[in-house]
Amino acid sequence: MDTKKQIVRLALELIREKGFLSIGYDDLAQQLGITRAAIHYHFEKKEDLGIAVTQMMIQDLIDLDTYVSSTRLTIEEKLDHFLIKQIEPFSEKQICSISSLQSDVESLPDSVKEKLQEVTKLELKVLVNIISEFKIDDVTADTEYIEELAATILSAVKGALLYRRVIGDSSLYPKVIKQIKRLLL
Amino acid sequence: MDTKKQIVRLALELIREKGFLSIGYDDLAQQLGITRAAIHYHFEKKEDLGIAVTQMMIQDLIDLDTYVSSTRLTIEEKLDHFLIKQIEPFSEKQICSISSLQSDVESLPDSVKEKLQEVTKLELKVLVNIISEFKIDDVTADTEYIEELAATILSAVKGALLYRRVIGDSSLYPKVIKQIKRLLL
DNA sequence: GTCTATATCAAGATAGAC
DNA sequence: GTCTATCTTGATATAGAC
Repeated sequence: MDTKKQIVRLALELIREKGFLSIGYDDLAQQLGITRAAIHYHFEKKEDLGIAVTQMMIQDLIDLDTYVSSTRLTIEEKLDHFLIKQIEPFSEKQICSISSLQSDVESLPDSVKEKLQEVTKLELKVLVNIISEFKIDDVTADTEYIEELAATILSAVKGALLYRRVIGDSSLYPKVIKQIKRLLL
Repeated sequence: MDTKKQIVRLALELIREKGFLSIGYDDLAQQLGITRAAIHYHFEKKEDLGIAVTQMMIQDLIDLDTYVSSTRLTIEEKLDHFLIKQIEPFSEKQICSISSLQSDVESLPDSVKEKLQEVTKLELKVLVNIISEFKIDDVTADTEYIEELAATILSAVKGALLYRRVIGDSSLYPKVIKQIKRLLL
């Protein structure tokens, strides 16, 4: 199997739990059953790993966008795919990988910071694409308004994952989703 | 002046920008014009500093709760005090200190983690107190619903600060506030 | 209560063998 | 492509003088 890709996938997983700054080459090495030096062979500097991770995030978002655009899902199903299906596989200890990186942004190498901005804008765009269908023949559905709505929904979702983890209440996330959906009526 | 308190205040400030794990005794020492060893005199371990910081957060929340409870503000003014007045003084590089700690929670010493849970629950309670007045004579205003609403609002607000910082758009926060207030109608 | 100096430790990074 | 061994750095932490 492709070790390089495995490393990036694992890093992404650990970022959800501990954050990019807190994961060490040792964590990756141990879980993959190789040594630190092997990780360094694939990613000389941690910055290189950061770039690879954010690049994978971008690809994942492109795939997601393609999926919700191409499939015959109802608008509600698309939204649920974005807000629920994606999040469900996370453990209670995990938050969104994007917000995890966002929290560390001030200590990230510039190259990674720039990629993170790209990721952030792309994710917003994907959600905008989904929401756009909601009010397609409603006068209030101007672009500006939709973008505002998307930003609010994303903010709430990401924040909810942070809260869920700290207070350990798994019922919190669905409750926030329920509330946030009221904004789409 | 009370050096010990100065250290905690500065730490709180730096946590908003860089996060607890990323601030070093050196950052604190330099900005206060003393040496690392002096910081260690007041807080032998970083864990001790973490406890002091979270304790200050608790006190700040108690003060906030007292303020909004005792003053003759309208309900809208109380909410704005919570959602806007408090946040306004932050620079664009800063997020909420509570969510900053929440992001690092899995790498925090247990003692700090516990205090952070306390802080988190207390903040929710303060907002619940404010919102409770909103629908005081509305049938839908049961406790459960209010708590759900408070969690959603807090999540959105905290998430919005993360987004604002990364994409550097200062207009994002007020937009999210505007949207979130629709939930209170 | 603050200083200088130093010990300790964890993590990123590199060199060279296999 | 992965290993062992080592170097380097940055940060926490401690000892002892002032």
